[in-house]
Amino acid sequence: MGKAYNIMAATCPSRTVLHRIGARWTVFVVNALEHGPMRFTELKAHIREITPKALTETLRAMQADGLLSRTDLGGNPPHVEYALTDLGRSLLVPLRAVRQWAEAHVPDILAAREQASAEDAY
Amino acid sequence: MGKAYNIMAATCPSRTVLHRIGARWTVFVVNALEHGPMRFTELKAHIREITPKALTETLRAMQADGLLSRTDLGGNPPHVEYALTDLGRSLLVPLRAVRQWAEAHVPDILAAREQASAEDAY
DNA sequence: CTGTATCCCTATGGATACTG
DNA sequence: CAGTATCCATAGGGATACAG
Repeated sequence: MGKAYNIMAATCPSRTVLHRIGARWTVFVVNALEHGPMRFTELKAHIREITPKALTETLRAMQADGLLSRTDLGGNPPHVEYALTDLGRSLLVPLRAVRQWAEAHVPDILAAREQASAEDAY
Repeated sequence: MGKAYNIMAATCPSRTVLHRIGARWTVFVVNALEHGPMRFTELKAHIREITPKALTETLRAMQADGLLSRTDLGGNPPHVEYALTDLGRSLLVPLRAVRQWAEAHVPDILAAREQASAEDAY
């Protein structure tokens, strides 16, 4: 028995999974929920610059993929909590690494970009 | 001295880095180059379903970010090789983990999606 | 072989306002 | 508080054909 799924196969469903992981805001939501559940407004404040529309769409998609749970605690005003499922927490491991890589290598990337645009000038 | 860069800060340049990492085809190119340099056509064959246009744009962007090198070996027909730089190889670590997560959890995600769409039916 | 050049299209996301 | 509802703009990417 070899590998069941392979990213490099054109029609492999792992591609749709990868596409969801790579979606603009998924990595933000996953990292934001690292330390426990959050409410809609908390997430919005934590992930700055995200619009309610984008946040809603990201949350719905992640919920459909079983990455997070939505708990409506009722009351008025409403109280809804979002939390990572076990599956979502397992995704936290690689995505935290991605986040850390991005934060760690900002200077390298910026330097490379600057040099690339400088070379364009000639 | 605290963390220099933080994904969650609205204007942090790490966001542009993350955006590049999350770009549609970056993860494919990085993983494809894991075991050494490849030529344009090799990459295109390896990453199935990618158009030459998308591949070119991805390669140029990664090159500008210092993630890969492009070596023109001349000749006719032309011979160009793409390889990960040291920086690109460091990105390989987290992105290989992402790839493996995606391939490993296809059944979980597909099951969750099926259940979600089944619930919608009511 | 290694790309460019077009054309087109739709999905993503921003801005804004509003509702239960 | 937790979203919906619109409208809109743009960039990314697909299809196809062609060039050095």
